[in-house]
Amino acid sequence: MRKRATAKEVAEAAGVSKWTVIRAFTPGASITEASRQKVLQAAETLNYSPNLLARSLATNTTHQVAVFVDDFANPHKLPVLEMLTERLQAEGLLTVLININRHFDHVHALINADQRQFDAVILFGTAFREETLGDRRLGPGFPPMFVLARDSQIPGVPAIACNAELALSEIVDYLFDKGYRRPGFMAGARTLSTALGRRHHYASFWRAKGIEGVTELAAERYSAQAGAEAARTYLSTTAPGSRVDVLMCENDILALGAMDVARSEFGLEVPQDLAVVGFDNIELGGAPAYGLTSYEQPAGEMVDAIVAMITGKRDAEMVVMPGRLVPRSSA
Amino acid sequence: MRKRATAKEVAEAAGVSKWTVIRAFTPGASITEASRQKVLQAAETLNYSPNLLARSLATNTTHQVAVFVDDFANPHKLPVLEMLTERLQAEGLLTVLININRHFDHVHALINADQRQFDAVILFGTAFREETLGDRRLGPGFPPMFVLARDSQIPGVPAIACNAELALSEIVDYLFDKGYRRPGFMAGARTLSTALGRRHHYASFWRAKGIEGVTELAAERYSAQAGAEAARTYLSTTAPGSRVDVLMCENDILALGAMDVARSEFGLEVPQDLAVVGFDNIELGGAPAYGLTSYEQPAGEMVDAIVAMITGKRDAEMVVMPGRLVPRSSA
DNA sequence: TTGTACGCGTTATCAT
DNA sequence: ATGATAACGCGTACAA
Repeated sequence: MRKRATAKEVAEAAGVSKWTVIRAFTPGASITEASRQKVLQAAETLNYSPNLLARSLATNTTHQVAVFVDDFANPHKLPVLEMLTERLQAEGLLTVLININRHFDHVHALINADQRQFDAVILFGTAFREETLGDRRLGPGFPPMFVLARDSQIPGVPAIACNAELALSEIVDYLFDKGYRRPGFMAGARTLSTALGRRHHYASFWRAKGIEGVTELAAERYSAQAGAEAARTYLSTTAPGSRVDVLMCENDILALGAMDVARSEFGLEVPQDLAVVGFDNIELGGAPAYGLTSYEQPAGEMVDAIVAMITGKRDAEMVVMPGRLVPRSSA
Repeated sequence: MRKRATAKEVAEAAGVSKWTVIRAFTPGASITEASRQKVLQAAETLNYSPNLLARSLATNTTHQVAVFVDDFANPHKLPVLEMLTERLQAEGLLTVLININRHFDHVHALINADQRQFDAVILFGTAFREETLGDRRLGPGFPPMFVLARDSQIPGVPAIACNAELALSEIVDYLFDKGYRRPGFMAGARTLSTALGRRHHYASFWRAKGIEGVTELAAERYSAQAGAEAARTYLSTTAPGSRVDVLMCENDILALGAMDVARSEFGLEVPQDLAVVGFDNIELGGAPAYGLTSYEQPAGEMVDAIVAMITGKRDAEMVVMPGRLVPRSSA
């Protein structure tokens, strides 16, 4: 394994000082075209390219952004990760994907992010508790943090998310107009106050329509299986006559699981016997096999916004964006 | 933004030299418990932790692994990424997720990976052409590379994959026993010779059963939509009597798209009118709405193997592992 | 066990 | 325009 060539070696080969070599690789540096060519020539033969690690140490900027994820069961994460990595890379930033779990929690990850001098940290839908910031090991001077695709009231940590109030308003309007009157809501495992937004808005908009009492189903996790189990439990303990007529799920993956159970295990027709609504508008929800009515977050704009904030082209502050109701056959 | 404390500052606060501070943070270094405690105390109050960037520069090891991905349409990527990040993190390694696309190709990404001194590069199912390694900017001394979840005959780049020959043998045996005799194969966009393995084995095992000629459908990409289009084109240009009776798709996501079209647009019953088989065994394929017969790769073992190779606990060499046929209702 | 000199490869700043 | 000095923060090798 041959070592990488250094600026010093290129300098010797080109017969100049190593600082001239640096200048040849610095856009807009003052250097004569002659020595510039000499350097590039030497660099070419020596196969030299600047060591980004050393550059980072000297400039205090790594051009690396950490993205925290704690929920890999939701297929919706993938297209967003695709956009995120693409736009970040377009800005010269690389994405460090960090799996937040029992063995590697937020505090652990944040300390690591700080030690590695990441330029920013994105909390991509993770269950982040504000108290975490109180950890005494986490001081100021940490990489700027952003919350993506989830509400957050954490001071100093701006959230870039879909407007939940508007979304639920549109959804409830749509369902009410369709004639549904006995609403149910399936929540995932999240217990954070900031994460209860969808449920809260859902209930309050129904209330505004004169309908009190949203039946709640609780899923253990955010996965199709968890959604299936929650639906199974509910349907098997509730007589057909007293069931909800529309079930809104906190996200699509829960909705698909619920829909499967309703149809295949209880022989229910969707939406006649039970209507189902999801959130995220994942690709498979739109397949004919499901035809899931859902709500699409403006992922592209959200990603653009967060990247603009990271690169300093936009003020870092909370922003909520309108999404889009995607009506299909399930409700 | 307060600056991070350095070892030097901690040294002054603790009344020792900075090298003693280093030792206090170096497992197994020779240092008295007394000064060790003094240092840790001072570090605690100053909120010091070693700068991993500087450490990397000095040790020539970043504890970062690049993972190249060029296909974000396949939901199968997500659970594997979850395992990969988890196991890597357990070994103290972080994952840099790199999106390979038109604007950021393999050569670009490899040069970057080298400049950043990544400890290893994982080609996670990307369409990597051997010629790429011929690029003169890519010399020896590059980070070790591995191919995950795809065959590869590239010298010096070991592949960790599911045994395609065994897999297709099991699949064809199963289909033949079920009575299917007119096999079709839907391939994705891949044109690499190394990627034609599944198709090749599929055809040759059918031939071994005395069945010549596998009908080929070509999808433009690897997505449900592409699978749907390919199926639509085929079904609308082929009379019912001369159609294949079983369609094997290169992966599940293509299969789901094809199945949707067959059922909803052509009114076909699966598997009576057309049987469908996929590959990867993604979660939604197992849902009652599809019941997709598929083949599961031993993702956990594959990830374990590649991580062991990266950490040097195992020789870096090609390894193929047996997977598992998952028979369901679609074939 | 502890302290010293030096190197890692780059950038910033000043002097020529 | 070019060269030189210092600094980034830590690790290794060696001496004390």
